[in-house]
Amino acid sequence: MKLTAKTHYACLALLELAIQYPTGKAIHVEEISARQNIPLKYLVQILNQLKKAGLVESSRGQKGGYKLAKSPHNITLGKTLRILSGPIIETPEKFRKNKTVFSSVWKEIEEAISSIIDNITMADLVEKKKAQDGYYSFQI
Amino acid sequence: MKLTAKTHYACLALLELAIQYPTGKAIHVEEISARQNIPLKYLVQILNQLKKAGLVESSRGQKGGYKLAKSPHNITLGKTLRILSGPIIETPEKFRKNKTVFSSVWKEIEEAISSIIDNITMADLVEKKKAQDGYYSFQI
DNA sequence: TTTTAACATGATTAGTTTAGTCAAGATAAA
DNA sequence: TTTATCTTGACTAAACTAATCATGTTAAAA
Repeated sequence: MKLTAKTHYACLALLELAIQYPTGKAIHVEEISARQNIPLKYLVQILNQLKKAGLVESSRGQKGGYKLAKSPHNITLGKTLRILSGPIIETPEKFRKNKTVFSSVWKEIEEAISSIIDNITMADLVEKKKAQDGYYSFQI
Repeated sequence: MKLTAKTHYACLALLELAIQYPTGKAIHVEEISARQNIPLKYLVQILNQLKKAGLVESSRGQKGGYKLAKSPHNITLGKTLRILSGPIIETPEKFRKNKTVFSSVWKEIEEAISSIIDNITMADLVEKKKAQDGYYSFQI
């Protein structure tokens, strides 16, 4: 699993869309780009990839933009990372066939990572972000 | 954590050296290269890296070669992987400073991986390999 | 119906990393 | 002194990353 700039951009963009989700409104690429400091044209590429994978949907023309294709509760971090980075653990072609003593270790690692990222939804991350940014749902 | 060809080569080479360890003898690069199908010159580079990190030691001239610098029981897979691939989880410079909601997730993943690879020694892997290859320490 | 504010898509590119190779040298045993 | 080994630094091709560029298509609004 590679945590590249692209991966981060995708997660941050989805987070913006997840925050917006309850309003039902679409957001412009430009707005996401500005808010999260993501190169505009690169973000377009990334959103397209997420769209093809069925995580976001878009509309064109004036009043166009992007929104999540489904509830943040139904979008896991695992799904997102796999779309952007492919398989969690990637071994070079050469080592994929012949099983070595390491194969089972890589598998164990893959399962450990999966059990973490498949149990975190965008909704969880929105909650976390709100807490970090200082929104409180109740006063002490 | 990247599982590159280099990573695999290093692990396979260490495994060869670990198997040899009880005899106290050094092995030639060429032998490791032939047995594990590792490009000779590339293997030299890798062994040098492992040597600098204190995992293997070498001697030159006739009867020269490589051997483990310490017992296979004291060489973990974690140590090896960190020498070859650096930190387990690597985020691009850009995202390292500002902590996002993802930071704690990456950290959790890193800890999960560490707890696996830091608890597997080369000795464990030698045992595993012997079992796979069909050596049995007792008959049924 | 024309304008315009959006998204769509394929090609291109600079920089970095990966996976090696090449060449000339240093050491130690026979 | 020969020879089998390791040592070291420079070099290179291919792939990947992180973008940019150019040219479209769409749909709402004027």
